Amino acid sequence: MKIASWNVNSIKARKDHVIKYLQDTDLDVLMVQELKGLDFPAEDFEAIGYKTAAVTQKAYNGVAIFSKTPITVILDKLPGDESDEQARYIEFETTGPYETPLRLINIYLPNGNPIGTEKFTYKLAWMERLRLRLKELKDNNIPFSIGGDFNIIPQDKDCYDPNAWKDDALKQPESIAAYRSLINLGLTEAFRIYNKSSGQYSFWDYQAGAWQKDNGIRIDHFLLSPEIADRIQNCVIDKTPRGWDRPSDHTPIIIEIAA
DNA sequence: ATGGTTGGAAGCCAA
Repeated sequence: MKIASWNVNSIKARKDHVIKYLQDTDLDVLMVQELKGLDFPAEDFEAIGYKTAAVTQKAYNGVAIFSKTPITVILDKLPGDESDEQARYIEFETTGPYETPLRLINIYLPNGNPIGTEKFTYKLAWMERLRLRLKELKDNNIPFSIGGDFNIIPQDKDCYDPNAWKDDALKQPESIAAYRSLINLGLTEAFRIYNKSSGQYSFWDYQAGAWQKDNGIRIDHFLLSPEIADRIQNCVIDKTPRGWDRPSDHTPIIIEIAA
């Protein structure tokens, strides 16, 4: 079962890319972030054989899921703050090719820049709410995989120049500590099972020729509960779509899970 | 090189 995560930076601007990628890659599930608008063209994806669900807001954020098999939405917002209106979380189940429904979570974790503002405070508070939700799943013995744009650079080797990111919310010690606290629930970062080296990225800025110079960062991740970690078969970052014409600034990360 | 580019919105903000 192939499951991918991809920050598409506007579903309106990237609809054709998403359709092409679903077909080229034969994905069972795709989770996307940054829809950037209220409109979601569900019928265009249904026409190529995918069920969809989307959580949208005007202009910003937004997450959506695509699956070959029916989707049951469990939660369309992160618990813990009723006043939070930002569309950044969808938790769902789908069976894929197997018999048992699989619990999946798709997140667009707050960017948090600039540091020293309420945006950074919101990021850390959102991460603590996320930790409590994942702990709840763990305490209820519900296996899960969570993927998305985490907006976290976990280690120095996950960026081309650590010094260039030292004042950025994506690499602050508090941000990385909050990410570690998620992993310390007993989760496994899928990509690092198979890839130990530096220089593998999932995002390249549009500016200053970052893609051409391979000045990237690795901020899109999958974390697996122990039951799913036992079933993982592979995890890769697929750089191909970043090289397409008018691309997203992110590229997909894919996991494969056995029956 | 404290810039640069993209997208959605509206005549700037977020990334």
